[in-house]
Amino acid sequence: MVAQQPGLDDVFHALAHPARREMLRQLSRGERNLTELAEPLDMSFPAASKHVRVLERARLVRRRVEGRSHICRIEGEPMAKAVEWMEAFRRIWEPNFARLDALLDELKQEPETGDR
Amino acid sequence: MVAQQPGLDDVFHALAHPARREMLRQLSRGERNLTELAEPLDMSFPAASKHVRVLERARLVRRRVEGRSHICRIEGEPMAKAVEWMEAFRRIWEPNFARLDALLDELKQEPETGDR
DNA sequence: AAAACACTAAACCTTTTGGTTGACAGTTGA
DNA sequence: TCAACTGTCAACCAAAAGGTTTAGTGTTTT
Repeated sequence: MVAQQPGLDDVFHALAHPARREMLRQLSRGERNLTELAEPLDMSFPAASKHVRVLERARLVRRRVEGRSHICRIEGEPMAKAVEWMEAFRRIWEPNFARLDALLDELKQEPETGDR
Repeated sequence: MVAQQPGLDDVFHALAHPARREMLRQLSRGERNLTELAEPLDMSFPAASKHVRVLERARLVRRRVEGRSHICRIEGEPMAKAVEWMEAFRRIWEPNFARLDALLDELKQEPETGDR
């Protein structure tokens, strides 16, 4: 028994590059087009475009085309699945787990933040 | 601003391969030596050994040598850190987040499972 | 002492990743 | 219309990932 969800491969791989995590951070503030995602990234535009496709392959990001602009938004489910997988190890890092749990409670209280 | 914790690169990369996730699953049940970790993995022993080193580089696994046997155990902190990073996106996948939260509550009740 | 065991190291290979540049295509604003 | 804008595609490259086999080191068992 070695094969698990093949989706996890793509999700974790997508999260493993700082440029892609930075893109997700931007997208957590609201929708962005490719130019906006690429701008802070110290690499060529085509390189950034490839990173977006990696995020799409992992289904962490969805894209819609609006005129000449390709607008991206986060899709939450795959990341939630990944977190669920990681939770299986709670017995090992129980102290940290408790800390995370407290963090979750704290965050739940916060008011909703609107789109930019 | 592109650079974040470099540790996350290694952790997510380590999690991106099914063989390494399978190893972690084994280790969540208790300590294992390399032979035990490699056994269910349909690859050569040296290949499996390399995967263990990837887990060590990410500090997800620690190793101690006991005679001719190298015994591995999970180290929880890096995975907790990774989960914390992912929680930053809760606003996006709030429905799934609620589901996760319920899961956490449920798991907290369960009795502790001992080592094998 | 010798064999079996647990593991590392090195050499090698193929595929994937992550980046570049240059050319092109569709859309929009002047 | 035409230039600027937004993005893709293809060709190319270097480095990393993931695997193999063969050989070697140290430990334990018989």
